[in-house]
Amino acid sequence: MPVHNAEIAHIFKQVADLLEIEGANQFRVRAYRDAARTIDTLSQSVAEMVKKEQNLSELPGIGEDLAGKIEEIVNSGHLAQLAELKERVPPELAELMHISGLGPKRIQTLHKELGINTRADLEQAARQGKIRQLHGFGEKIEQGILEDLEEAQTDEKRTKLVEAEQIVKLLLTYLQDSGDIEELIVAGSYRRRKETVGDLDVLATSQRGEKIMERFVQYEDVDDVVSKGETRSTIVIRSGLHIDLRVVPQESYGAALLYFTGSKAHNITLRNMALARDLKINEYGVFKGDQAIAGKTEVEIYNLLDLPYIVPELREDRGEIEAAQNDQLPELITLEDIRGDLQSHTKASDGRNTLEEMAEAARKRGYEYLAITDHSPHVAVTHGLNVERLQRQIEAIDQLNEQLADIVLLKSIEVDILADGSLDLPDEILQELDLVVCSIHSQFDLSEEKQTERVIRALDNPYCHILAHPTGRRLGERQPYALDVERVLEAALERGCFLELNAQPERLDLNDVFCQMAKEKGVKLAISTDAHRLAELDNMRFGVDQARRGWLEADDVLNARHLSDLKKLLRRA
DNA sequence: GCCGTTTTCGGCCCGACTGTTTTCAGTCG
Repeated sequence: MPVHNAEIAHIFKQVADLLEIEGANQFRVRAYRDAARTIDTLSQSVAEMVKKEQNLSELPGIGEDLAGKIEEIVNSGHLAQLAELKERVPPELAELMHISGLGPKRIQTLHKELGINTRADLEQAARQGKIRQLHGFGEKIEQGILEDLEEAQTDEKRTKLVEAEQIVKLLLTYLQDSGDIEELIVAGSYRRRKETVGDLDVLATSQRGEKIMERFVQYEDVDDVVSKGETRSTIVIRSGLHIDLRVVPQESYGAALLYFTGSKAHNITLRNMALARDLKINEYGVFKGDQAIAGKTEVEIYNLLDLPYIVPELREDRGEIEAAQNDQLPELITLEDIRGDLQSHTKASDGRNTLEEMAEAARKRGYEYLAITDHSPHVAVTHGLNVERLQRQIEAIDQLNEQLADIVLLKSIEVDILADGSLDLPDEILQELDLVVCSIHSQFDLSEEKQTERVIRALDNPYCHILAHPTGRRLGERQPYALDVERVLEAALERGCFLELNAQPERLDLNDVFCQMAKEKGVKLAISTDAHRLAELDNMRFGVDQARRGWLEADDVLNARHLSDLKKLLRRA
């Protein structure tokens, strides 16, 4: 069983946490964190690299030592160093790092002075008023610890992009109404179009920062004001989302936008490039000595570093800076490139609308084609189509297509992959269709080996074209099932099949890293909305955002093709 | 622990805010 990148990264993260609490050199700690991040976001399997005896130390942030440790993990499944660390530092202490106000130094003090190892220990000490007596602590920190513990923030809660958009819309209107704002934009992971956001970073330019801040903290949705200053304030709104507002002067807009858009790793790389040129970048501009030489726009800052502009979606330090240096940035797909939608449902199964309504809605969006992919019978709650009903739908679509102008409905199905990997409908009916989309809706808990075999067996079916929502995840609700996506991609490539990037904002499945992996392996993806009602056809934009984060170009996307080209690709050899 | 357009040793992004102090350490992003 191969060791996954995520497992290796997790081990390094634990090492970093425990080393930090132990008081190790902070740069050594950072090295483990950087390595974890590199591995986490790598679009190829590290275990595979070890197997092929590739040189791991060529990966950024990984030197001889960490390369050796990676090999140890790949070969043995664990890291001796971590076990030793856990002997010295109670591993539960690492969990305390998530409590606001507590970092490695204070946790170390709590451990040494009060023998605190767990959240329970911490709560008891705080209730007894022991923490406020420690040097460097006080009443406020003790109070904050208790409040944090009560909120039971075990896992940081992230907000789906689609939900963040609604919050942003209201807040920006409110702030804009103050009338003293020039530029106003949400930066951070929101601007990078990440599938979920941890917080919101709002950036404004204004001559009257204090007044804006005053209005900000008085927003009606405020639950708590965490901090308030002249240039930066933080609030928590009732949903629990943290929102930062930063106000900078107009001449610093580009520098601040770059800085607050991140990612942190992207920025650090840029700053280091600047240092090598004797320049300093901060959120106020680019400086040569004390002299500001740029900062009004992001473009001029990139250009100063001899780079072309890099779009926010790519700013993850996953190779975009190197690509920019070599003039090899991808020409990312846009919503305008999309010519059709390859998964949608009608009243025939669990959708809300008729064939005619769906066709008209797709035509209005300028599409050439729309695949009607109602469910197969296995998912009983969806009222899935059996052979007979599917046959009738095929006839209905044929008739409708004769009347329709400017849009073609594709005769399709979203057929269930059964537990043994066979499909829920016989080949005789599948071969009548233009497109067969297959997917898993049951038995999520199989072992990785079995789940992977199951999926590959489904792809073996000569009528299968697209594997829909390949990992089954639902953001914030359901983890992806165990699946070796790399093997599935390789199997799809061999068989002339494709994978879906499901554009539903709570799925966005495949994720960005797997999209990039698919591209590198040469597997094309379908970006599909899986619409169950007319308005959901508009979710396409979330899929495109995610695709852009995965470096996809129009050529990598099935439904960026004209119908005639699409049909050629759907002919399996 | 990593890394090299001043370096194979000596650096490692940088500023704002808070709380605890009384000039600053720790945390955060």
